[in-house]
Amino acid sequence: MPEGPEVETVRRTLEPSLVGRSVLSSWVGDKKLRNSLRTKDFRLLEGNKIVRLGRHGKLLWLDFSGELRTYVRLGMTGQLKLTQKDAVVEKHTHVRLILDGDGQELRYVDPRRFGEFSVTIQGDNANIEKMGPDPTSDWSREAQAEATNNIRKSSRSIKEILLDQAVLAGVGNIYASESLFLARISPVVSGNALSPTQIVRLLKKVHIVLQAAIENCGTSFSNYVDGNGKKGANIDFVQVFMRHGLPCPRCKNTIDRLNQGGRSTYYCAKCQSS
DNA sequence: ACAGGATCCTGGGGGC
DNA sequence: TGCCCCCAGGATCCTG
Repeated sequence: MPEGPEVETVRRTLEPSLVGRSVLSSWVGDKKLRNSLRTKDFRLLEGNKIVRLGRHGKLLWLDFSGELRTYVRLGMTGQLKLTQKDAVVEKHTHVRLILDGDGQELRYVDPRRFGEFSVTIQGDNANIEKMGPDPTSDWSREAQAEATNNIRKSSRSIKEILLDQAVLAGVGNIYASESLFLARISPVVSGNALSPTQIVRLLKKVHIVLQAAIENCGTSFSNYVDGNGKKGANIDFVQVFMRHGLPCPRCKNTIDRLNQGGRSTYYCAKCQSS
């Protein structure tokens, strides 16, 4: 399940191979992702050169010459990868961008189809603007103050707030549980019940957890891989996620699992009691 | 205005 | 061992 650090790892692994390459031709499947894939939109990319790859939170984009941009959201099971043109096209491949140069192409593969791949122009950035700050790209004093205010005014549980991309961009289910564990804060406490000290501590941990995950090239659960098809190493550093029934690495109490807003939360009830 | 629930989808895991 | 059912999970839309 790709979160901000996984998407950043994909961006970093693809960027050196993609920048400067032109799209020779495109192919799209007939299945819908979150958005419809319209052949004529992808035709616009043909003849244009990739100039940079950007990211905010879990949203990735490729900028092309001609002021064009594609937005890519990996959803649950999306993979964006560079392959040889003649490599077997695996099941659930939805987009192929055939590139100039040495016979490679960029493919988007997504079994569950929760992802998105859309073609637009570079001025169309409303979906970036409606996201909150990303701790791994803009973590200025102002960005932290904005996140703090949004947490303090919410009556939702802090776990659900952390998953809200309008509050903090890039935090998903793994890193929300991990950050709360490190900050020793209960996942069920309301945002507006947290003390200023607790919020400062939590945001510090969110930042640390996301940065460390990027350095470890992401956490591979289920089918996440980077742009070269490699799994991330951060799984070895995860303390509570998916570890229910196992001893807490800090106090040896058993790690619990609970459901919040339809999603699993993993935590130590003893270490995270307030 | 905000919260909670339904929705999309398939592979994999649990249960019998 | 096999088969069927159920369910996870990000973002968005709908209802209360």
